[in-house]
Amino acid sequence: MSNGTKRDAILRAAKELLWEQGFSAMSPRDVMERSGAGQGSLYHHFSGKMDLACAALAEMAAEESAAMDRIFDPSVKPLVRITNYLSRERDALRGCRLARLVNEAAIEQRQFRQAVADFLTRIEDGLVNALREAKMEGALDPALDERALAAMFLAVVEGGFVLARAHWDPERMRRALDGARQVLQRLER
Amino acid sequence: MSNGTKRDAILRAAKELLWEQGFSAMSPRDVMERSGAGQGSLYHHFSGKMDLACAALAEMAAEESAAMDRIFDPSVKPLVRITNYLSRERDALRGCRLARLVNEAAIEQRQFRQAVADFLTRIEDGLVNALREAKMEGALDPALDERALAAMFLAVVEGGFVLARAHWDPERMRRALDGARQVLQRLER
DNA sequence: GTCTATAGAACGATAGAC
DNA sequence: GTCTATCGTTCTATAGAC
Repeated sequence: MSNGTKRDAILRAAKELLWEQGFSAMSPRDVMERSGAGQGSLYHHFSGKMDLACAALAEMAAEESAAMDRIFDPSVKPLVRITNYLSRERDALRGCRLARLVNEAAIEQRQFRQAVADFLTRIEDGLVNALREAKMEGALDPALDERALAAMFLAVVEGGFVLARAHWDPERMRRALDGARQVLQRLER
Repeated sequence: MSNGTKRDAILRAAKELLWEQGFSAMSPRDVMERSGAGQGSLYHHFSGKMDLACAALAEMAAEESAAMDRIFDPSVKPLVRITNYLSRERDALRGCRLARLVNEAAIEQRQFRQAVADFLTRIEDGLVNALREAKMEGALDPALDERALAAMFLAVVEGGFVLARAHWDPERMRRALDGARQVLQRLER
């Protein structure tokens, strides 16, 4: 588990390519060219394409999860956290760095989807906690199901990426998020 | 533009494979094997893989749009249409038949995304109309932005597919839809 | 319109020198 | 730990017979 420079370069390239092209479209050759590493380095550090992708995904999830933890900072008022999550700056056309991979055939393998699922769970937890706190503060009707609402807000964001890419227009995502923000405002009391 | 039986078989196979595997993972060989057609038939009827996929996508969009038109039947009460859309039976793990393709590199080409975008627009229109009618009937606050709300409901469904596949658990989609139904109930008056 | 044969490139992975 | 050379397979597409 040494930290050779080639290994890092390979991982960096793989992370970029997974976001840009997805898993099945990313070839080990692409990774080699972008990283400047040879065939030997790649297969020395990783057992194959799948192993490399899983390592890259784990790093991506760690990076994105850290960003989410900043958004769901408990010192921020709970419903403001949710607004901040919905309003986070995003490059809608690039798609969600992790969830963009859910339609790959590889997602059926647990090791491949692990990082994606963990990342989404982190967000969902942040949303659930915020909704619960809002209830306790009396800002939200206690009869609301915070688990369902959290899943809904997360789905709006992930679905927003889908709409933007389908129309190749970032405005489509913004519109869906507008809807979610309006809903949040109505639920608040 | 004759309707040879081979052409139909090729299209049928392509529609299945696009749903099961996506575009880049679907090879002309796969289509030939599943349809029982030879190389010659495929390239006689279609100029290549992209042309075949676009024809298949157009048929898929037409089929799914017809199903949407039944759900958004104007004789049904407007907000019930939306509930019916949210509650439609879906195989969450298979993903959205059309929108599952948005993360393919090919989506950047207009001809490829056309059918996907048209299908989503049809749904969004159905939602917008239902929300407008609900406003006119006094069932919904006129201050609400029906375009934003429609985009949100559509995004919840498409995002629900993403969550289900990421966790490989259909329950994840159901939960997001539960949230949307709760929200709809609260907005109603 | 449909078939088989084949092309040339890219695929993921391995071998073995250094 | 890194390199180059190479393997066998599959890819998308074309050629040409029938």
